[in-house]
Order: sequence, then C-alpha cells, then structure tokens
Amino acid sequence: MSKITIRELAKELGIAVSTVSKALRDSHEISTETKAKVLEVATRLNYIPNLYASSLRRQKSRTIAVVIPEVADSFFSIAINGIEEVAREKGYHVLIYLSHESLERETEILNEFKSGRVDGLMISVTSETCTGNHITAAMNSGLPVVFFDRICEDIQAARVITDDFESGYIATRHLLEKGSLHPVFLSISSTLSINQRREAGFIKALQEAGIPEEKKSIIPCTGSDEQIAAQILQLLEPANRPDGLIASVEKLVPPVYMACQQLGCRIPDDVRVVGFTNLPAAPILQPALTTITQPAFEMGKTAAALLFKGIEKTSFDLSKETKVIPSRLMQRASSGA
Amino acid sequence: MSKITIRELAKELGIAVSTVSKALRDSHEISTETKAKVLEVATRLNYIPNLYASSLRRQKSRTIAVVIPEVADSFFSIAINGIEEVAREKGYHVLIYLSHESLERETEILNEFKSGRVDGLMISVTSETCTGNHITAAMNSGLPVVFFDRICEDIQAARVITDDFESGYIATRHLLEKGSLHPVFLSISSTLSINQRREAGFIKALQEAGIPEEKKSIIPCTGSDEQIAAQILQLLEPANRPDGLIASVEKLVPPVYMACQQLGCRIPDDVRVVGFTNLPAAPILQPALTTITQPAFEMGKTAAALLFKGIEKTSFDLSKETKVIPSRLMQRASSGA
DNA sequence: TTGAAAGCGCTAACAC
DNA sequence: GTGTTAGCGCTTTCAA
Repeated sequence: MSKITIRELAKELGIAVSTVSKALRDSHEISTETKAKVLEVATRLNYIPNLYASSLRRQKSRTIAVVIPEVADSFFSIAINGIEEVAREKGYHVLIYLSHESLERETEILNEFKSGRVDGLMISVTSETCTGNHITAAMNSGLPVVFFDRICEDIQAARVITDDFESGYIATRHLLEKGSLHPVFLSISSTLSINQRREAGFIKALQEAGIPEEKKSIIPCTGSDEQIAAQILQLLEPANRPDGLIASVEKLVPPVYMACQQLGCRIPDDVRVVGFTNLPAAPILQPALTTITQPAFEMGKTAAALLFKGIEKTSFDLSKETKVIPSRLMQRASSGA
Repeated sequence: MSKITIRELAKELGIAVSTVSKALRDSHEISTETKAKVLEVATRLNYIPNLYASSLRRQKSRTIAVVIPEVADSFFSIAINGIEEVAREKGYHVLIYLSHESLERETEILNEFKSGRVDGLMISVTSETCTGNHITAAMNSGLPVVFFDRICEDIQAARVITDDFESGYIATRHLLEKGSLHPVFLSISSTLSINQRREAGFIKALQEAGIPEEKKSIIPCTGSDEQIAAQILQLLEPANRPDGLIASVEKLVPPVYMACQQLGCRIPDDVRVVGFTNLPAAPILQPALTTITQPAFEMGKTAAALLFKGIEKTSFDLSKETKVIPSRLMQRASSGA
C-alpha cells in the first residue's frame, strides 16, 4: 500500500538509510548514480516522506499559518489565492485559522504556534486587537511574522499593506469633486489600522476643502449585521441624509444599497457612494459601484513571498520590511461619474 | 522563552516523563493529585505539546485537509466557516489546498496525503475530475474522506450534498410558472456532479411542461472569464435571446447582468433569471436576483462533523453516509416575481 | 499508581 | 561517498 519508509528504500537498494536520506535531499556528497537509483526506487514504490518525522527532527514543518478575521470576504478570499500560489511553489502547506474578530480567539490560536507548529505566520488582526502582546509573544519564541492588510501599529514587524490613507483621501476628494458637500465616512472600528488610516485620509480631504469638521461626519457602524443595517437605514432617512458616503469596508456595501432601495434614496443623485471592496458584483450593481479596489491577490503573494524569505534566510531581518501596494479607484456610476 | 518540553516538566516536578504524559492526557491510571500538580506546572510554564512528536508517535496529526477548486466563491468561503467551526471545537487544524479546477493539481495534492500528513480529507472535486483514481488511492491508504458539494459519483464514499436535481427542477418550474416559454440552462461542465444534476432537473421540468427538448436549451459556458462573458453576450443578442435563464453557478451571474446592461436587455421583462449562488449581493442587484441558495455553512459543518466521526470511531463506516441538505429558492425580482 | 525504556521515521554528526 | 548512530519530543508497553 503506502506507509513505505526510508528504511525500506534502503533495504531494497542495499544501502544505508542515511545515504538514501541524503540522496533524496539531493546532497552534494552523494554520487549522481546513487541518487538516480534512489530516485528510481523511491518513485517506483511511491515513497512519500513522513512530514512529522522530518519536522520533529529538523524543527521545521514546511507549514505556515494564516490567521484572518473571516473568509467570507472578497479581500481575504482573494488574498488566500495569492498566498496559496506562493506556498505551493515553495512546497509549503497552509493552515487556515479564523479569529472571527475575537481577540480571545486570536490569542488562543497564536498560543499554539509557540511549540513550533508552523514555520511562519501571516496575520490580519481582529478589530478588537489593540495591544499585540499575544503576537509579540509568538515572535519572541522565534516565529517569523508578516502582517498583511490589518496590522498592529505598535509592533515592529514585517507589513504588507495598501495605501489606506491615500485611498481614503482619494475617495473623499472624488466625492467632493463630484459635488458632495458633506460626505460621511462609515467606520467599523476605531482601533483597526485600516479604518484609522482611511478615516484620516477622509478627514484630511475635508479639511483641505475647508469643510467644518463636524462630529457627525464619521458614523460608527458596529454590532451585528442587523444592527449595522439599522444604523445605516437611520442615517439615510431623508431628514439627516448625507449627500456622499464612504463604505470603508466591504460588508457595509449591501446594507447601504439596501437602505437606499427601501428609502427611495437615489444613488448618486441623492447620495454619492464609494465603497472599499473587491466584490466582483460591484460593476453590476445599479448603479455600478465606484470602488477603492485593493490589490488583494498581490498583497497575499507579496506577504507570502516575504514570509518565506524570512523563514529561509536567517540573515534577513524581516521586521524591518514594509511593502505598500497601492489600491485603485475604480470610477463607476454610484459616485456620479 | 518557550520550547518547554515534557521532560522539563518532569524534572520540575521530580517525577517521570511518562507520568507527566499520562497526566496530561488525563489517563485513569494517574492519581487526581498528581494530575493537578502536573496541570498546574504545565500552565504555569505555558507548556505547549510538540505536535510533530506526538503525531509521529501516535500516527495521527489532529489535522484535516480541505481541497476545493477555489476560495473566492461564496459557497466555498462560507463552507470553510462551517468547517473551521467544527474543527476548532474538536481541536483539529485545517489545511487548505486549492485545486484551481485542475485535475493534475488535485492529484498532486492528494498524493501527499498518503504519508499520514492528515487524519482526514474533505474534498469538492474539480470540474475536470471524472475518474477518481487519485481519490480512491488516498482512501485505500486508510484516509477517511468526505465529499462535499461536488462529488465523484462513481466512488463509494461519504457525501454531503444539496438537492441539486430538485433545485434545478424547482428553478425551472419557477421560470415556467412566471411565464418563460423557452428557458435555457447555462452549464459550466458536463462532468461535474452538481452541474449534471441541476441540468437533469432542468430537463425534467421542461419535459413535464411538454417543451420540445431542443439542443440549444443547454448552453455550455467554458473557458476563461472573458470567453464566458463573450458566450453569454452572444446568447443574449436580441436575435436568439431566450426568455428565461438559469445561471447554474455563481460565477455566471456577473456576466449575465453585465451582458444585459450592455445589450439593453431587461430583466425580467426580456429574460427572467435565476442564479445558483450565495452571493450576499443578490438582494441588492437591480433587479434583485432570484436565487437557489445553498446551505453552505451547514454543509461545511455537517461534512466536518461526519469526517470527525469517521476519524474517531473506527467502527463507523463512513463510506455509507450520505447527507442531503436542501437548498432554498429565494424568490426576488429577477424572475418576475 | 508510577517509572524505565523502546521506539515513531527521519536527519545530521561523525566515522570509515 | 557511504555507513553508523544518536537523538528530535512524545506515547506506550511492561515492570516495579
């Protein structure tokens, strides 16, 4: 069947296990013909090395962990594609963990990595993650870490991010140019790095335009999906309806369109809309949604590539690396293009 | 820092490693007070067992593999949520592999599992997978396997599916009742189980309605995204435009709406549309999309629960299990409701 | 109830 | 270039 070990290969070939081991790892101290023979027998018997034995011995697992808040989000699922692509090329395996926006869960997950479970970690933190003690603890145990997208500002570690500040600024400028006088920013978490930066870009654009910074222009949208929908519905009531709106994350987009349909609020005539999202449905919405589209795939690939560099080259100081990959404004009808 | 082993716990406690090991596994042959002491020291020193040592010794890894064609699809990403939830409860880890609809890649991936890399496998096969030799090979090496959603009909193995035939039938009946005279079925692969069944339901409904089974009613949509878009665009040209349409998988939905917008084809007046999808954007499309919504989360959970049962109870014959979880028709405006 | 010791399959010194 | 051997950290007989 299977379960064929290196020992059996050695017996079959009449040579020592160490020779087989080295031959399989293509060591320079083995003759080409021995290697050829070993390889032949190995493929013939369909030898698959036992990863656990190897990992135990070498203290490395050829496995990385990806910890994200959720998968059912275009950004993360596309990013996983990028990660998987690089991992596959490198011969690494990918463990997926979902923190479900819970710091407690995130902490539990990271705690397990201290035993050498994985060779590296890619993480996009929860919206509850303010302090990064659980992350530095993992890093201190020698685990290479790369943050992607949602980072922890106070931790010195590798980061792959997009230009959230600029994107927030550009999105807002775009709304202003199209004629919005008082755009609002829908915020999901005041602690989340991406939210803060997008928000900062929003504020900068408002200031530059000389718009008085009233407190109402940043609208917190928190709680369950239903609660968020209710908050947005209230916001778009004719009485206090803004004339421009930025959905700072993907999950705010459906409730915005839904509320507009319910209230008979016309996009872009009554309210211009820009959304931060990679939704494939954006162009087919009515009106088509103007988006800030993040380079999800590239970010996944870049973060994975960086992590592998950190894993493989000990001389490489991962923690100093920061890569910024720009997002793009995709202008469509919802902003009044 | 960490890297604390069972040996050090033993030394700290002044007892034997075997005693510590048993205490940690809550063995009945250890006294309650010894257990308490061991546990106390273990938590104090933040002991994390080395999974690789344990896996090597016990020949099991507390890890399962999930092999799917892609993640950037609502069904799969929601299903992963369900899988992860159960895995977490059970203390299992989840490895993700993407086959990208390539049989070759799928085969490569499965081949690695023969060495005991994982304790179980959940798979949704590629659209190229007709023969399941690579899968039976893995099963023969003793690996418990559960198919979910996209199964391999000719393999006797556990299955968690939805009622694709009935859904295809219901979707078609729905279009006919709403007034479509010649609905068409957009098909992505004639070998894919879900496609075949949905298609069979479609054909049955047509036959029952006495509609002559012309060959043109099943439209193959294959190739790249661009090619699919072109095929759909051509289909919806006024000349040969059908009055009803079933998008049999999620990725066909955007090109259908896009083509209609380009051609000025009105949904549902010119063409009624039903889509098989879990897209959160379905209700906000214009018109809102009538969907066959699959129980993605439940299917993920059920499949995982079944797999763990197969892993943990050797007396349980996994291969006989089949669970069918029904999909639901969500009636919205696109079908002329 | 506890402990000593033999490996799980592989790799890496170190001999030859 | 090739072989011998000692573990990686843990579990599990088997003996005490």
